[in-house]
Amino acid sequence: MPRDPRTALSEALAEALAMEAPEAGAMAIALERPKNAAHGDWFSNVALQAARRTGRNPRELAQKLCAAPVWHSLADMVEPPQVAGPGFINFRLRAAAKLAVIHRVLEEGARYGCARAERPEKVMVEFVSANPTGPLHVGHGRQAALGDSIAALIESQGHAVTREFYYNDAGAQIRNLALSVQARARGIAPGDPRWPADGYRGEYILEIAREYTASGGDPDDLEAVRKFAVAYLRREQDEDLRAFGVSFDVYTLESALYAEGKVEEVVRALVASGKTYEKDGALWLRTTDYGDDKDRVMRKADGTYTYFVPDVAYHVGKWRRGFTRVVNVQGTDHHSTIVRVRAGLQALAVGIPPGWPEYVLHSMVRVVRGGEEVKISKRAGSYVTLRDLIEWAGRDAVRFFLVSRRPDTDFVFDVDLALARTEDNPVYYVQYAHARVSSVLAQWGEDPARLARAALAPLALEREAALARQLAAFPEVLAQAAAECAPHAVAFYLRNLAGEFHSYYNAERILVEDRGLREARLALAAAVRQTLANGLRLLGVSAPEKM
RNA sequence: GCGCCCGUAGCUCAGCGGAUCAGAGUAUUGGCCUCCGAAGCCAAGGGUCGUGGGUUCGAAUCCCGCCGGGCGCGCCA
Repeated sequence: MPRDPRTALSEALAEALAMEAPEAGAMAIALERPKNAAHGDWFSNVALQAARRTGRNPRELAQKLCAAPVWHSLADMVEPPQVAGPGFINFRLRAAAKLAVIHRVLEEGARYGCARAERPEKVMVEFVSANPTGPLHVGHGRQAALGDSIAALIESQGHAVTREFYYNDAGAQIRNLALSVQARARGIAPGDPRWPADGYRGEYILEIAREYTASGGDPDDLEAVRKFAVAYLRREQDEDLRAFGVSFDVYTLESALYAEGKVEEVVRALVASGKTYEKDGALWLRTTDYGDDKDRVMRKADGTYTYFVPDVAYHVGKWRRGFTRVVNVQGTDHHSTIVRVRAGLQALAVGIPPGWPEYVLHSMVRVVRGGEEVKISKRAGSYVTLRDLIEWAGRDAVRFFLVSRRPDTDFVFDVDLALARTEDNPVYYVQYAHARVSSVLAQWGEDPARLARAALAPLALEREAALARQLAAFPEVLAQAAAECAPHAVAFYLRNLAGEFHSYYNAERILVEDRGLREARLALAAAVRQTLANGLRLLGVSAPEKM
């Protein structure tokens, strides 16, 4: 396998710098890909940075760096570096070095883009974590799409990832659910004076009640009603998630934390830490010592704990299970819990780093239908469910769409657009490129495996070099997206790659007469297809051969 | 009022460890199928990057103020 150009250039630059400007000391060598292909394949601003440190003229220093002897040994990979603008150094790879990525993609196949971590970590991504009090809504869908893709991205970098779902099966909300189902089972409807205060009004409550009585359940047995309702809704949620292509490795129940004494254990440890105090009959934690704007109650006057206590217990458990990196995907409406949970973990002083766990907060999804916003209200029972969305627009479109924007930006999901104009969704654009290549390969009819050894020299077009450049960027895109928990970067990359391919496909014929050129172009197309498929897989989107 | 997040083309959004960062899609307008899939391609118009300062040789990007929007501010979860 040929040497990775980025590493080679970076090392050579460091060597040149040590020789020409030793007074600059050790510094990070930034190598970036210019957006404008006229500026070559890579550029670096080290000369500008080193000049700033040393007070030298940036352009002159850049020229000295370019004249260093180290470039001779890289002459078969890269053309002599050029100085541009105020002191940028531009690199242009030799054609063969640029095209070599095609062989790499075809050899690595489904693994292309993935990395082997130098220090593999045990990582947990916790997401969805919806309490079983109703069907999953659009916001849960965003979280499911984000969490699953983030997990896949981190896996792609060689880490062991656990997808985890945490839910409360015993709190006040669950009691409310049980009371609501019980009321329905007794024939009491919302509006009736006997209807429980704050009861869940959705139609699904009636359905659960019907099934409960149909199965011979006793409406007076509230505990049995609770169990039935929780099991019913959990089953429904799992069904929706399966239809969405999302599955979990571990489910953790809040009730288990109490049952196993983990909550009590954490409370005792926090009291022992000296970070708590009693006031007004309640037990408080000094979260202000960790940046909170006021201290928080741990144990209420009635003796029960506030929600963040089991949350801290849960996270201590995550740490003890050996997860050195934990990513929690949650809605922005939960952002105040971050400081509280971290404060609790720090107070315990068990060696957990201050920034652990990480949080990816996504803003709420606003659903617009008929030009009007559909209010999401669980109690009123009027909201768009994830199931609705999948039925309307299809799993691929919904997953791609929900993951194609930065998590923290507001999201307007126009139901009419998803319903009537699904072809506007960029997922089809990407899938279409995949299907096109598949179709060409099918017409060619020979064994695609031999393309991995095809001679690439016939690829002399600027467009072909540009495509190779895009392919070569894929591993970097994945590495960065994994580090930043930013699946949207993958969606944008795929859009661009598909666009570049469509453009090429329209301008040039792949199945040309000349055998050498034909096979070189097929190899390029096959490498594009492989990369598209790899990217789509990370987003949980299918890569169809026909559409 | 306080805290966190967000203001980039008509619309939906990338870019935000400063430079080679004024971009994509969509919409509008005009072209391209006797030829590997037109769910595609090519071209045009469209933005003082909310606003005012500051740092810098250089700011959409970093800092401060202001304006506008979202979320949170329970002994709820």
